[in-house]
Amino acid sequence: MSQITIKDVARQAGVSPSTVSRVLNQGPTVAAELRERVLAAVRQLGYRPNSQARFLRTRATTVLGVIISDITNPFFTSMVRGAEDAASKAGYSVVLANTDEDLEKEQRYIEVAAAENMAGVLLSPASATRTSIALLTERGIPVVTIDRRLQTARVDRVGVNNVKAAQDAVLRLVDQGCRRIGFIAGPTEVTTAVDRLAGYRHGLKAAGLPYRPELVVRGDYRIEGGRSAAHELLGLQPRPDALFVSNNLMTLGAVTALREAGLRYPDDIALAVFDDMSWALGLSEEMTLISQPTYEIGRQATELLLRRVAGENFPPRHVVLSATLH
Amino acid sequence: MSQITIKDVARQAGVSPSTVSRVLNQGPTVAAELRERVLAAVRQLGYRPNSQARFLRTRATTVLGVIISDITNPFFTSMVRGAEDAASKAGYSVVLANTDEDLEKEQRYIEVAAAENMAGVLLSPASATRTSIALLTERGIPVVTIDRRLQTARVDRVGVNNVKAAQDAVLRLVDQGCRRIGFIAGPTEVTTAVDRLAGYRHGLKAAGLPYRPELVVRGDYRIEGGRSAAHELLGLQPRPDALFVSNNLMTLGAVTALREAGLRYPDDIALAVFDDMSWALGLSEEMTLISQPTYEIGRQATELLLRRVAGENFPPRHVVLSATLH
DNA sequence: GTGAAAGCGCTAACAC
DNA sequence: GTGTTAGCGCTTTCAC
Repeated sequence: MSQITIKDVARQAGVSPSTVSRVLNQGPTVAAELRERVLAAVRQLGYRPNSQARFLRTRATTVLGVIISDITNPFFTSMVRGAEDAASKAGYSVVLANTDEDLEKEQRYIEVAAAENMAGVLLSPASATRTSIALLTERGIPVVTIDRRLQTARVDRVGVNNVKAAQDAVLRLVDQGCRRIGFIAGPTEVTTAVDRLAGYRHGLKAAGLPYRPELVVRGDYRIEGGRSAAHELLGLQPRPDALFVSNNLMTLGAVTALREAGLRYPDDIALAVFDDMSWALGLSEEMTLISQPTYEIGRQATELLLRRVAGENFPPRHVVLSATLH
Repeated sequence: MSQITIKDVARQAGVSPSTVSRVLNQGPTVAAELRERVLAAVRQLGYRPNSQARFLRTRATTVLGVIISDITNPFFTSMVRGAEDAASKAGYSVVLANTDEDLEKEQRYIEVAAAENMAGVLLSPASATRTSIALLTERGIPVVTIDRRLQTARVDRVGVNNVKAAQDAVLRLVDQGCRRIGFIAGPTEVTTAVDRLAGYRHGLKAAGLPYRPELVVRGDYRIEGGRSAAHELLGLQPRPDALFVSNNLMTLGAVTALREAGLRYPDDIALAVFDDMSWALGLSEEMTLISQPTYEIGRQATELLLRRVAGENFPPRHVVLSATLH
C-alpha cells in the first residue's frame, strides 16, 4: 500500500538517492560495487520508480495514446498492433481510447492525453474540421493522424491514397461490365470518406460514365448505416449492377441487405469494398477488395511520432502508403 | 510548451496558490469575489492542473485501466462501452490495453497500470493460474476481473454462469434431435473455456448421452483456431450432427470451415455458439445462440471497481449475470 | 477566509 | 564517482 521510494532503496544499499537514480537511469558511471548493491536492494524491496514523480522532474513519459474512432473495427485493431510493436521496441507503451466517432468523447480523451502528459498521440480524428488538438499542441505533445487527415492543425499523417484506390476499384468494376455503380459513402466530416467519394467520381469520369447523384447514398461507416444505404440503392429502378461500399463495417450491413433482398453476388450484383474482411466469413474472393496496409500504417505512424517525441523537427509529413486491389 | 501552473493563475488573480487550489477542489469556502477572480484567471490562461503533481500529493488518479485479451473481439468491445459509461458518470476515464492473450504483454500492461498509478483495473486474465496481479495489489490498486476468473488472487469478478449456459445449449441441441455434438473448446488456461467444457459434459450427461473425447477439439478463441478445429470435427466418421462453438471468433472460423466443406447449417449440421455475432452477417437466426449481457458486465464491473477505489471493504464478490439462449 | 511553508518522489546541478 | 541540495506543481497543514 505505502510505496517503496528511492530513499528506501538508498538506505538499504547504503548509498544516496542520487546514486540509486544514476544506476537506474544509466547516468554517469557508478562504481561496480555500489551498482550491485543498489540493484540488489531494488530487487529485494521490489522497488518501482514512481512515474509521476519522475515526470515532474524530467517532463518525459513513455506512454503513447492511441485515440481511435471505432475500436470494434478490425481496421483500427490491426493498426494498433503495428503501433504497439513499434512502440514497445522503443520502450514505450500504448494505451487506447475509443471515441465512437463522437466529438465529445474524442475531446475528453484528448484532455486525458494532455492531463496525463502522454508522450505523443496517434489519432484518427472524428472530424477533419471540428476535432481540435489544441490541448495537445499547446503542451508540445506531438500528434500523428492515422488513416484520416485533420484540417484544424498541420500535423503528420500516415494513410493511403484513398482517391486513387477508389478510382481503381471503379475502373475494375467497369472492366467487369458494370455501368450503374451504386456508392455507399461515409460521413461527410471524415477525409477518407470525402476522398473515396472523389475517387468514385474520378473513376466514373475516366470510364466515360455519367455521375448520377441518386447512385450515391451516405452511410456512417457502421453496419446499420451500410444496411440501410444498400436497401436504398437496391430499391432504385433500374437497380444498380454494382455496389461500391466505402468501408468494411458498412459492407457487413450491405451484404445483409443483399441477402434480405434475395440477391446474390457476384451473380446478381457486383461488389467492391474498402478494407479487408477476411475475418468475417471469408467473403473476399467474390468481390473487388481494396485492402490497406493497416499494420504498416500503425507502425510507420508510431515511428514518425517517436521521432517527434524525441524532438526532431521537420515540416509536417504525409506518408502515403498504397492500398492494393484484389 | 511550457506549462501554466497554479502559480501563474494565483498571480493573475492576485491570490495565493492555496486559494486557487481551494477553489478548484471545493475545499473550505472561499469568498465569492476571490472565487470569481480565480475562475476568470483559470479560463483566461487556459489553466489545466498537472495531474502528476496532484497525484504526488493526493495519491488519487481518475483513470481506470481496462486490460483485455482481444480488442478485436466485439464481446470485449461492448463491455468496454459499459465500463466507459459507468466510469465517466463518476468522473473517471478509461484507457484500454490489448494483451492478445499473451502473458508477457499482459504483464507489461499490468506494470503500466501500476507505474501510472491507475485508480483501478478491469482485467480479463489471459490465464487463471499464471496471470499475476501482485504488482497492482501491492500498491493497493483494486482489480475486478471481467468475464474470466483468476485463481492467483482473490478479487471481485463479474461474468456469467458459463457452465449452465453451455449445458442449456447442449440440451437445446438434443431437443432438436442432435446426438453427436462436436465441441470446439477454448484455451485450457481460461476459466470460461474450462467452464463451458464442463457445461457441455453436464449437458450430455443430463441428456443421457455418452461423452466422447474425440468430439472435443481445443481451439484458441480466435478465427483460425475455430476453422481448423471445425475441419477436424467435420472429418470424423460418422460426422457430428451438431457443432457447439465456445466463442464468437471461433464461430466465424467454424462457419468458414462449413462452407469449405460444402455443408450448410442448419440443414446439414446444427450450430450452437457462444456470444452474439449479429454484427457479422446476421447469422443468428439459424443457430442456437448464447448471448451474454456484455455491456452490463462492463458496467457492473466498473461500479464494483469504483466502490473499491473509494475504499469500501468487503469480501471478494462474484457477480454472476445470466446468459440467455436464443 | 487566506497566505506561508512544507513535502509528495524523483532527478539534475552543484559541490566535494 | 558520490552526496547534498533544490525544485518540478500541487495540496495541505498551520498560523494569522
